[in-house]
Amino acid sequence: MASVSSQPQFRYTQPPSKVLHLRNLPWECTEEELIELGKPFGKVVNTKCNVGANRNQAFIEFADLNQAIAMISYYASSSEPAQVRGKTVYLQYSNRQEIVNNKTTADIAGNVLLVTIEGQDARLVSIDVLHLVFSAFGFVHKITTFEKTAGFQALVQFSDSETATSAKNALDGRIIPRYLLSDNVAPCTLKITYSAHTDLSVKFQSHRSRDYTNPYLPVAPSAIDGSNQFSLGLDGKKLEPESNVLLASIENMQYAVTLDVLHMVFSAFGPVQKIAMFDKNGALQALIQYPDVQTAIVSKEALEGHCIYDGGFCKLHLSYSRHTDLSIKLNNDRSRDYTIANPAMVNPQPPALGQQPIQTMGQAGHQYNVTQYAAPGLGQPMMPPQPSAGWGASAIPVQMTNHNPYVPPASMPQMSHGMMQMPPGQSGVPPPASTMPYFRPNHM
DNA sequence: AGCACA
Repeated sequence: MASVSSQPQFRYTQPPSKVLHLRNLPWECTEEELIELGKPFGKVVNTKCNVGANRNQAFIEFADLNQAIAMISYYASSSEPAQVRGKTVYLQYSNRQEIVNNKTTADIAGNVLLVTIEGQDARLVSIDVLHLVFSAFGFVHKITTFEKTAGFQALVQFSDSETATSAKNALDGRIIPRYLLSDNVAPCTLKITYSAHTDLSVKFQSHRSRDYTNPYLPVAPSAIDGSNQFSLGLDGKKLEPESNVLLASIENMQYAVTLDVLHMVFSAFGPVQKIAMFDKNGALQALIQYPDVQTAIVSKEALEGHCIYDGGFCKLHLSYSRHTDLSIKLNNDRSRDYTIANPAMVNPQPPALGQQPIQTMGQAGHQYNVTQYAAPGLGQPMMPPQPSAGWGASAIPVQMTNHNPYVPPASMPQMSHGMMQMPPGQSGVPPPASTMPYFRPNHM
């Protein structure tokens, strides 16, 4: 008895249904607005908004077929089209007889986001990159990643639904900033809905799940023993055991890279305990020690392949050292132990706590909302004109380029934020960092 | 401006 379903999908006269299909809706049309629209004609028993690839379609389901007919008939002969927020809405009978599954996910705000990473190389996006991206909006408690038919997905847990909502609003439909990914990785778009989860269960720290509230959670055996997907998941990464100590090699060192510059750059991801610099085959290398492996992982993921100065200068290459605790004999301009009190130490402030720089990114996220998110109507998300304009600003110190490499080391740490917001200056000697504005203007 | 999700 299936004659109705053989109707062509697009035609002017769908067979009547108590479900109406609406299109050309304004962005982020709410359920309330749909109810308002349908109320004059009958009882709206269900709605579904944000439907379709552009999320500008919706369904309204009436209690009675005659009510749906009344609405269609009215607007068929009305000189005034149906409108939501002044925008003309086109409606017709749906080819479905009822709205299924409204109000499960997608509409109910929660503290956990379901993130689908779209793009050819979505699977190359590491959990650490996701962590950085979402940390711009608040403390990320946990992340799990998994493969579904929908593709590569992640659940990202925040403290509360407000934080999750701010992240969702700012990031949904946007691409992961290119500077967070390797150069050869194709753009990855984030599609975000609310998850019904409230608290994710993370048993181990691994390549596919992290619990940032518990850094002492055991690391999954699969993430340690070499044959793991940790490396496989990140194509092109070497198999090397993770360590709390990073080995940094600096390529194309046109500017001086001082101990303090390194300290500032690496402190963005957590407290730096020790740094030792040395020459190897004429190139500068440094060992940077964090208190834990997780911090080193995040730092490495974020900094690998990036340049301390704009223009490709002082490119960082990071690997995990076999060291776990550096032996610093004395504090000088090449090596330092930041864990011991030393009046001669340059750094006037103790290193920031692990989450601190990331949490300051809330303001960057907000800024992002205002400026970058202003034109959601464009199907294609826009890249931030400069990485430092986006949420990652504070977390990606290497993007904060062109500070004067010869600035006295003692003045470096306390102005780190200013530096990180500086516009690029590819030519000539950049002005002293201390004159730089706190926020760089967003342009483009 | 043309039909979702599990």
